[in-house]
Amino acid sequence: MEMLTIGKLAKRADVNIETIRYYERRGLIPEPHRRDSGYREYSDETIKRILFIKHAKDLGFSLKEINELLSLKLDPGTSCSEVRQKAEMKLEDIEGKIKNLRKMKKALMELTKVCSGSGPVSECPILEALEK
Amino acid sequence: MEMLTIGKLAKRADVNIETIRYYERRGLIPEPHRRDSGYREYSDETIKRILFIKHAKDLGFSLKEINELLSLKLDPGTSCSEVRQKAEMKLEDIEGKIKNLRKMKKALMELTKVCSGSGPVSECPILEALEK
DNA sequence: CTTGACCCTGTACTTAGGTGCAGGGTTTAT
DNA sequence: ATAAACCCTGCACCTAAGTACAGGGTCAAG
Repeated sequence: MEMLTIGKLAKRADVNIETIRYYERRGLIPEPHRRDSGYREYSDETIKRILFIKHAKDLGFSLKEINELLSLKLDPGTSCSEVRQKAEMKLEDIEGKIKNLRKMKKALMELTKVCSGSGPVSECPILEALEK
Repeated sequence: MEMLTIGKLAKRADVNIETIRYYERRGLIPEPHRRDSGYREYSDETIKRILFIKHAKDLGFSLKEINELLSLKLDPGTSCSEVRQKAEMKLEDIEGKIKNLRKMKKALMELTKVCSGSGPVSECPILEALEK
């Protein structure tokens, strides 16, 4: 198995080099083996790890949560239901955000509805509504 | 019209004192009159201004955007349609966020669906899916 | 007239997720 | 052999929207 320098890894996983070092500091990526020169050396495993992080991020997980997910993943004592529970919690989280955004949307739509779009700002019903 | 100290204003508008000074630094609140001692003195107008900011924040506007909204509000040359346009832009912004969250939700639901919830993590389909 | 509550400025810190750079050392290609 | 490209550490910086002091001055009540 050929080893990757951090630059190669960054290209393969499509992330910034600094981001890899940042993930290492955050404990999301294990400390890699080092050459005598101090250069980091990675195996292909690390690409998967970074993809895991990216995908989890896309699903709305924070790096902190991803860390927890990785701990579950690496602990053989973990049951799959624990992972499932995390996913369900995130689902609720996302639903809460959607609900909140829908409330904003509704309020904004009501405001734009009462605004004719003509007339001076001094009589703008949107601005008036925001003040009281 | 009685004048308010910053502490009174903070209570009336239900914000932190530091937040008021922060808004002043950001230009969201005009620099108030000062007593000889240097103490800030506010009129009731400022309560309305802070409420405006809070309400706009609740609708999803950033402080930067609120600043723009306030500029429109204070410029007599502004037409109401410009305000309306800002509201519509924010509406699109919010809709985009909702759409994105719904995508996450869908992906998460699909993942939890394939997970029986039993079995070891080593065979967890959720974790597996995140890796590839 | 003193004590506690209030206010001032200026600065640093917070969360999240990075990015950028200075000042070095190492590898690789020519 | 040398230049370009790469890597190292450690630190500072970024956005957003504040919060938290420290070290001082002021105000109001008893």
